[in-house]
Amino acid sequence: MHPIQTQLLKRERQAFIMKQINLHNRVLSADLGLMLNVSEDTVRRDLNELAEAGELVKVHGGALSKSYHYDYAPSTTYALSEKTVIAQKAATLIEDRMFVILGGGTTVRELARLLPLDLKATFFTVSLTTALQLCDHPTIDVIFLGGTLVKNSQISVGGEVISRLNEIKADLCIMGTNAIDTECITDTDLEAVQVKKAMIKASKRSAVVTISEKLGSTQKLQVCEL
Amino acid sequence: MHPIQTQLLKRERQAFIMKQINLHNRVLSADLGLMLNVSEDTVRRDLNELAEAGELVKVHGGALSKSYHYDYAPSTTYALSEKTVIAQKAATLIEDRMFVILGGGTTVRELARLLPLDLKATFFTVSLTTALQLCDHPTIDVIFLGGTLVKNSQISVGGEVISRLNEIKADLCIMGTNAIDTECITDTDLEAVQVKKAMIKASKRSAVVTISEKLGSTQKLQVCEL
DNA sequence: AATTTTAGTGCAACTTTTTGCGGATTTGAT
DNA sequence: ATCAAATCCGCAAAAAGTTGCACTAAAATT
Repeated sequence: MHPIQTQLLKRERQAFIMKQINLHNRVLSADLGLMLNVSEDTVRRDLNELAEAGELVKVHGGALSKSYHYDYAPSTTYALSEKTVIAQKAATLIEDRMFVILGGGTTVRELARLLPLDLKATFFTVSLTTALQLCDHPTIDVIFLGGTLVKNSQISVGGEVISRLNEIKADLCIMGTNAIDTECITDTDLEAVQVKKAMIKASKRSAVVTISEKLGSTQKLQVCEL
Repeated sequence: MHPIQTQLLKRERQAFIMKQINLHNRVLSADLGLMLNVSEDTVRRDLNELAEAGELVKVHGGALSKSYHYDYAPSTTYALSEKTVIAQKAATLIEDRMFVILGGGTTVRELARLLPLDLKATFFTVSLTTALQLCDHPTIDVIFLGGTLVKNSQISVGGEVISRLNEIKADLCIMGTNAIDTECITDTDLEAVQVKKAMIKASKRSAVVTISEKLGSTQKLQVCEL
């Protein structure tokens, strides 16, 4: 990587940084200092300004492209505030060094968003959107259980997932649901049901998070143990 | 650059400044002072007037051309049009009933977006974002190769992915890259490199999609030779 | 023609911005 | 827990900018 010889104006420098970001999705402060022929402090100040302006994401050691993160419109989620309350409640079930299996759905994604930033745990999931949300967390480990993807729910199903789940022994399993009853949990997709069964079987404890509308009754929030 | 001896009128001076701006996209107040044989104060006053008139953009130390693209706020992906062209080109490689392995990155995501709606093929991928994009397609089958997720790039890596890839025999593999060279493809993340190698090995043919700006740039790790 | 007006310029003192450096502090990986 | 790298925090120096003012010369007015 060749250094730039001429002394650049601040704006030019920042434009150069943005170009590198867009090109490579990530930059290192040290590299930029060399390329631009300025001190790392100056680079860091530039990165901070650009981060403040929302042009990139600053991380330890450099910066990342912002557009590289897939944006899954979180603003229009239905009944978000209620789901937030439920998710916070459910989040208290998770403790450090736990192995946790997460399902799909907006409530679980909200849960993933609200995890304590210092939590150290390992998460398994079959949901693409949940996995993406978990990727934003700094300290947890995320493992995706691959398989055939169901398009509208964006979760992986099939024998492969099931057999992977059979090899796992997790402390906790948290999933959403489309419908719940006093007797049992129901769902529409047979494949998805089988995955859920395997998820429950693979965990010591399981919890279902759902908003009151989905209940036959009218409890404000329910985290019902099975 | 020779200083101009005769004393110029304000209009002429500003015209000269604009000529320099259009020629070099940038000027320094100090340089202009020398070239025009006036004080920097005068130059600054000229620049302020021109900036006020919207002819250029004044910055600390000088001025930049208005057309200079420091307005990095691409709500859309960087160099999207070029990526679209490339993605369309690459899409022609895919035929019905093929088994295709896709990598991550914005160019590949664009490719996934542009797949013909009547295409019937099976796609494997390790990228969460690519997978999500593929889920929008009505007729294709999507299989996610699960594993440990790398948070920054949102792809799965690790032994599990590799061994899954070893069981696959695909017709085609399409991936993006952070840097490419006349000799080889390079990357920054060792785990990601190993996955890429396995992807190539699992396919009869492989293609790398990248925008021209990345040609000639080099990163630290080598993925493969060309 | 003489005088007033006005715009333009340079100078000097003062302010702001930018930058690099030393050291304390935090972070991340082992 | 430990250690090196990365970051943060002042600080001071250099560079750039700002403001007020005096001076000039052309333009406008009397």
